[in-house]
Formats: sequence, C-alpha cells, structure tokens
Amino acid sequence: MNLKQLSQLLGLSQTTVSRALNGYPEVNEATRERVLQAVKETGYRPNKAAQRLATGKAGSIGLVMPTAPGHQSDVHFGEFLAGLGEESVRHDFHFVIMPSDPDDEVAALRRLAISGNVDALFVAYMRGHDPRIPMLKSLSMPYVVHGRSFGSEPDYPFLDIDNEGAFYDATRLLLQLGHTRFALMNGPMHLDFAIRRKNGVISALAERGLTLDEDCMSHALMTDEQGLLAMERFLQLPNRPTAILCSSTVLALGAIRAVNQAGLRLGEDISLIAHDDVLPLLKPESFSVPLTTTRSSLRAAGARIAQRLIGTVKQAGPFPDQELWKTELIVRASTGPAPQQL
Amino acid sequence: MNLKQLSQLLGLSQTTVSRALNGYPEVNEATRERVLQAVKETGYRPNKAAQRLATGKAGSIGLVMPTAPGHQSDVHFGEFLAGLGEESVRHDFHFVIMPSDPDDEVAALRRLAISGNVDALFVAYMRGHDPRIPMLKSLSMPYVVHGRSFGSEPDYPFLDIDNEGAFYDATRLLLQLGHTRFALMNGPMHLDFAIRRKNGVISALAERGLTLDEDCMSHALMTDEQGLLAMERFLQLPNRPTAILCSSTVLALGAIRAVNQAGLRLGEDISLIAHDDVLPLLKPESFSVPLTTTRSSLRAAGARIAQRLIGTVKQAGPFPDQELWKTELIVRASTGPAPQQL
DNA sequence: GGGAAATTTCAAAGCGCTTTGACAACCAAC
DNA sequence: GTTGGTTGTCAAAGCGCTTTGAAATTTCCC
Repeated sequence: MNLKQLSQLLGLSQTTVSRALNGYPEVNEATRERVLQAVKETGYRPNKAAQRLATGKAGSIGLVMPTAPGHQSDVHFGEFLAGLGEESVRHDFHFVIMPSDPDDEVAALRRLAISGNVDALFVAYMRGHDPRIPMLKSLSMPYVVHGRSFGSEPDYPFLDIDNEGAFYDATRLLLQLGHTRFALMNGPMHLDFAIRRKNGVISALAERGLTLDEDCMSHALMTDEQGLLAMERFLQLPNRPTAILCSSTVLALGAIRAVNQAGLRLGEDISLIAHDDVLPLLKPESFSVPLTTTRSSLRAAGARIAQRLIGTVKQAGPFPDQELWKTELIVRASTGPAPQQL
Repeated sequence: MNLKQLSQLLGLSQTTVSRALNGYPEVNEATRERVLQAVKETGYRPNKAAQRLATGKAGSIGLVMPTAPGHQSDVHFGEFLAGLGEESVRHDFHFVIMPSDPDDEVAALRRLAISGNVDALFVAYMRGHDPRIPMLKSLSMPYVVHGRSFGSEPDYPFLDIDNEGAFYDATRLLLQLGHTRFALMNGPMHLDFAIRRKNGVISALAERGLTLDEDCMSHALMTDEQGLLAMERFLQLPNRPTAILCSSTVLALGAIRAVNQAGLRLGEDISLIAHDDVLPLLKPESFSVPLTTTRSSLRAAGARIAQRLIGTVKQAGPFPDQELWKTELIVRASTGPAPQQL
C-alpha cells in the first residue's frame, strides 16, 4: 500500500492525503478524519526512504560502533545506547549503527554522514587531537561529541564529564587520608578521558610535591583481566602503592581480585577509588567491600545527548552547545587511612 | 556532490557513471577507471535513501531494542549486538535499531519492517506463543529468530541453543553428585528459553521420581539483585535446596553473594550451575569459586545470524533454515557432591 | 565496402514521497 | 454583480538514484 493507492482508494489527490497525514492546516477536518480512518484500516505506512529523499530528514541518529572479530565488546557502549534509546523512543527516532574497525572510525563516520541515512551524528571514544573533529566541522550535519578531544580547541558541541576534576578530587581525598604512594589504572592512553584523568591525579599530587611514577600507571583496555594484571604489577613493586585510582569499575573488578589473591585487605592495606559509570552489572555498593567512587551515569549522558540531537534536528529550541557534568564523589568502604609506615 | 553533478563533470551520462560504479559489464574499462578516479577526488558517495528507493535494497538489518525509562539495560543485548556487528562490518551492512517499550515490540517490529528502512529483520526475546511469528510470516521480508517460540509450530527460520538439553544435562550432573533438593533460578516466565530450561530440569528430575517445588523456582529479570533476592528466599526454606540451576551468570553473581552472606560455601554446601552466555564481564572462571556452566556464546550466535541474514539478502547461497546449537557443559568448582544429610 | 553483431553510451521513466503554485468553490462585503 | 478573501483540493515538479529500451559507435567478417 502506498500513497498513490491510498489516495485513489479515497478519491483524493496524493497532496491532500499527504497533508492530512502530516498535520497541515489547509485540509478539511472531515477529510482528515476519513484519511486517518483509511490509514487505520489499510495499515498504510509511508515509505521512509521516499520520505527521506523528499524531505532530507531521516528521523534517525547515526553512530559508529567499534567492533572487530576478537574485539571485546564494551559494556559502556551498551549502557550508553540504552540512554540514547530511552530518549529516542519518545520521539519516534531510531539509530543507524555503523559497525567499524576501531582504527577506521573516521572513514566510517564520514560514510555514515554522507549516506543520507541519518540526520545527526553522535560521536564517542574521543581521542586526543581527534581527526574526527575537523571532519565533523566540515560536514553540515548536527552532531554532539561525547567527551572532548584534548588538544583541540573546544569549539564544538559536546557533553563531557569533568574527568580531571573527578580524579583530582579523588586523589585529594586519598591524600587527606595520608596516602603518599599512588597508582593509576587508566584506560588506553590515546583516549581523551584517560589523558584528563591522569592530569587530575598529577595535579593533585603536585600540590603536595608528589609525583606519579611511570611504574605506577597502567594504560589498558578496560576489562577485568587488564585490571587484574595491572594490580598484580603494582603489588610487586618494591615500594608498592597504597592508594589506587581506577578508571572504571570494570578494571576495579579485576584489581580487587588481585588484591584478594595477594591476601591484602581492601580499605585497609589498599585504598581504591574507581570511576563508576553506573553500569547495571557493577554496582559499587555490591562489591564485597563497597567501593568508593566518582560517579556519573553513562546512561543519563546518552539520554541527554539524544535529547540535544533530536531537539536540534527538530529545531526545538536552542540547546547549550557545551556541557560539562560534575561527578559525585561517594565514599564507601574501599578507602581508609593509609596503613602505618613499616 | 551527486550523480548528476559527477556525470556532468565527467561528460558522461548518469547511466554510465552509475553502471561504472556498480560493476556492470557493459562499460568500457577505461571509462570505469576515469569514473573511479573522479569518485576518489570528489569524495562522491551515493545517497543511500535514493539508492534504496530505486532498488528497494537498504543494506541494513533491523532490530528492536527493548527499552524504557528505568528499564534496566541488558548486557546480553550488547553482547549480541557485538556479534552482529562483527559480521556486518565485513559486508558493509549496518543496523537500524528501533527502540521500543518492551510491551510494544510487535508494533515496533511492524513499523520497522514496513518503513522500507531495512532489508531483513532480526528478532529476539522470544516469548511463548509469540505474536511476532505470524506477523513476520505475513511480511515478505527475510528474518531470523533468535530463540524459538514455545507453542508455535517451528516452521520459521531460527537459531536457538538447546536450552532444554543444556538444563537437562546440568540437572543430571547434579543428580549424579547425589543432590536431591533442587532450585531453579530462571528468567521471566513468559520467555521461551525460560520455559524450555524449566522443562529440561523437570524432565531430568522426573527420571528419578523427583519434582521441582513451586517454592524452588524463581522467575525474574536477569539482574544480580534478582539473583540475590531469589537465593535469599531459597536459603530460608525449611528444607533448603543444595543444588541450584541458574539461567545466567548475571543471576549467579547475586546468588553467590547471598550464599557468601549466609556463611555457606559454594561447591560444598551449595552446588550451582549457571548458563554462561560468554559475557566479557562475567567469566565463570574468574569467580572466586569458578563456576560450573553450560556454555554457548551469544556473540557467536549474533555473528551467525548476521551471516544468515546478509547471505539471504544478497542471495548468496542457501542457508539452513533452522539451527539448534548444543551447549557445552563445563565442570568447574561450584559443583560438588551433595552434603551429607544432617 | 557493406551489413550484422557486439560494444558502449544515452535519454527517459520510475521508485514513493513532499511541496509549490494554481485553481475551483464558497462566502461575505461593497 | 463584481471584487476579495478564505478554504479545500489538485497536478506537477523534484529529491538522487537505478534500469529499461533505444541509439550511436566500433568491430568483425565475407
């Protein structure tokens, strides 16, 4: 069933039917009723491709999903998607997800943009000096960046959390508890959030004249295995750290396993603060020793970005171009005073 | 840049350029080279919406993502998506994800199908007597069902794991270890896999003249909280079960917390077998007591379904219509002989 | 050199929708 | 009875691509 058939059925022109459906005022209410009734009976749905071709609007948000055979799927991605979905469902928007090798994201994003399949782009997994920024600017399509790109002028629309502030605050807390030997378990070094978190730690330490040893930093994929490995390394250091900052509760999961296996007690021998993206599976309060965390909901960020993107596409009022969300620092049992010097 | 402009630039007709790009034989190799070169220089990409309108092919797979504000996002979904992605990226396919309230999936699926946005559908979260099956049959669009629909004639294309067999085998193992008091921690009762798993347990028990008490069954969302709650209930039963079958490692996570909190030892006081979807975050071997599991990779299933769907759309050879994957039963430390009767 | 066959290119139609600009039809007002 | 303003409807153009059927060009063989 298409417009032509429907309009013939009704003895109306395509124009009138189209207008009736799209809420234009210049159509008789009685006629509109008839049309709506016929739509109900026939189950007619406009062909999206045609609609898109005619209007240029697609009703969809595009994003790139990094994936590759063997590439471990990322829990954070799923959670973020849930946030996008939660908002999109309210506006009858959907997503187009372009899977892409993680090293090919620029090209994938460009393909997606010029495919005409989407009205707006969402971009994540930002890197330092990210090449996608200039690319996006050259496109004339709305986009919102989740995160920022360290080293690029922040003159693009983004939503980020205050990564530096979060880790600065977390470090300060540990300093106040008397810790002096720190380690940072971070995400991959090229990613923006990792850079900023590291800076936060370093600047808090610097205020006390402390530095972060190269040995006491790990940059790795945010999986529990990597957390385990990194912590094992830290624990074998001659003068092992007592305070650990951890970029994700996923890493913390492995890290804590290592702590337990070494026969140490979390919150006593080792204090640990992790960043909590509010993943449904990893509630910090459910850990055997509840985790002190910096918290910011990834899902909420997803929903907000969807809101901004959809709003922009629908031209529903102006949105702030740049948002920086504060994180909460929530103290639980995994942090305690530094153990007495032996 | 569109086809018209490009062809003018080259001094060729749109037809020739289009043919050159789509690999038709009736175009001079030299001409094709020129066209390809120009494409490279101009960065021309065909407008997908137009292509779709003209060909009816979209190069995309559609799926419905259940979501709602407050609806906990499902790790399993993300993992499955990763599998789809892994395969799709190889064929330059992408997905269209339609978020939908979990109670509105039939309608969402129908909208997606007739939107003209997708070539094929993937359908999951199957229920008993699922109304989507007849709907899909009436559509003339390829689809593959992940799972099956208990109560419907299995005459539709699906990929499922042998849920009944898996839980039958797992139950048998526990029976052989001498257990007589069983409990089943299952997913929501209306879902197909939950029905089949329950049947597997019941029929294995029946062979020994045992039954599964209503008290010893829980049907709930597969979250760790629910696992915790269910296990707490089981442990308070007057004659508490010693053998637990668990539909997901996510549930097991909570269940084990409850076991620990009760001061019981997993693998001694309580034996537990969980179904393992091979989620990146929940490796059964990483649990403090490694988990005995029935295993089947969700991601692999996703990849396979993508393969079948894409193959069908591209008409690349026939695929089996129905696949039933066996699960592996992997014995680790969470199962042991039944404790002596007190 | 002429005619048939093969090769290469083209103009135009069509995919299903929206939107522009024009046109009836009706009523009110002068 | 003309003008003027609504109101409701329509035919036709256009979005950017593919594909059909025909035309132009080249190649081949006798």
